[in-house]
Amino acid sequence: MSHTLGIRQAQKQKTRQALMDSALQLLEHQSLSSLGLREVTRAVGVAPAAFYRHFTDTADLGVALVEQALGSLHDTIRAAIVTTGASEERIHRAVALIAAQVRTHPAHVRFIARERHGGVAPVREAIGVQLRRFADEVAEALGADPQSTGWTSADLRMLAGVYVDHMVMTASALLEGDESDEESILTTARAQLRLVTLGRRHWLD
Amino acid sequence: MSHTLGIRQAQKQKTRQALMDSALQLLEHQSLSSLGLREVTRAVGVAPAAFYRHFTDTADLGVALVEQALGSLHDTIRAAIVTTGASEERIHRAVALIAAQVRTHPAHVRFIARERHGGVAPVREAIGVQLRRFADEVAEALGADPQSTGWTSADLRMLAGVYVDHMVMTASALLEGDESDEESILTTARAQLRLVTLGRRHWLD
DNA sequence: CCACTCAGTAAACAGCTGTTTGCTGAAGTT
DNA sequence: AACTTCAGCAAACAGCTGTTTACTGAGTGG
Repeated sequence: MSHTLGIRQAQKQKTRQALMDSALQLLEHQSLSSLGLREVTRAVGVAPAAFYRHFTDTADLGVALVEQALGSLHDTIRAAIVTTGASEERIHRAVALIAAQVRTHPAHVRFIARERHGGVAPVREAIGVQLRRFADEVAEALGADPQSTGWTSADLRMLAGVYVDHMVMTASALLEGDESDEESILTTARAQLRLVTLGRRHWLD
Repeated sequence: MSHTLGIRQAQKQKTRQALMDSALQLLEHQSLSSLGLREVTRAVGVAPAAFYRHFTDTADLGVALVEQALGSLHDTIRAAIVTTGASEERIHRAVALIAAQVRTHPAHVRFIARERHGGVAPVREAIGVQLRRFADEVAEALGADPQSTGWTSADLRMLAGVYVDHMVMTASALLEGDESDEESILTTARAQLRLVTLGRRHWLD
């Protein structure tokens, strides 16, 4: 199925990835709307004109970064959804997954949190589309749970939105605080999930 | 107490406010980290060097904008807190207040949502401080409610965090969608608040 | 009235920006 | 072996950036 691509295309993809990696690094201390094309090529070590062989814009680069960053998040979310057991266990596991994602891909997480409401419209929209897709997946998984009998699909979607937003907020809070804050942030996140779980349990009263 | 300030200081404050207003307008389509000092002075119609009479940096301008934007929000929040009545009424009033704030000060709201996780550290921190202050106020008000007897102050703070985050997210969602989405966004926001209210009611079980 | 303060000015500085151009040479094709 | 493709290059373009300088002239207070 996967045809080994030629030396040429392989090199091109390597450069493309290098551009994206350098951009992600530069975005740790600024936002996409101020990221210069020359700045990126300089960091990679290629000529400015080479940029145009891969992207039309820094906004275009940003959209590509969204796919990459949310691709890795997607696996995490799928894992969090499949999880089974008592709600307290599930909460612990979900929060641990978030913490792990922040630890292993901090730049990706920062990028998403920052550009979600950022100044570059196409990137903002790309993130919005993907997060909505995540929420839909979560809603579907929630619907499969026996605890959700009697729920309307709109209410399931509403609940899923709470979970997704909470995930992003918690991840962002972990990035903002230093390591000494981690424990209390995670404790708060778990308490908030517990609160939502309680609300969920009594939704149909 | 309030000495009428001279013509001179009045003019200075007027220019300063003009700089802030123009900046806020320019920030509708970009983020602070890409906002140029010349860009702002050009929009106001003053010389670039005049900028330094008021701010050292665009970051400095940003911090000033935080105070202004969250000042107006502060009144809204105070109003939302004081509200009384059945929880369903309170939810409707709180959501209506958010919608009103977004309608009357869209640029301020957008600025806060955008720069909350933005690329300019001092501004990010200023927003963080103010939102934490809001959350503390909310927590205090919640503590005064008879429904909160038996709650630890940490749990009250946790709940207040949910409310504040939810407010910002809802406001941002209203900005992102067009007017035709408003009704469904508000409906979802109310449902989410209902969910939290239920969780709150059963917290001590 | 006169000395002083100081918000805003105009001009110049080096250094940066995105984009276009024609080129080079390795990789791919026949 | 001859021919085509095309990723990356060096150079040049106009236009922008933040910052400093010495200045002007209206507002202020004794």
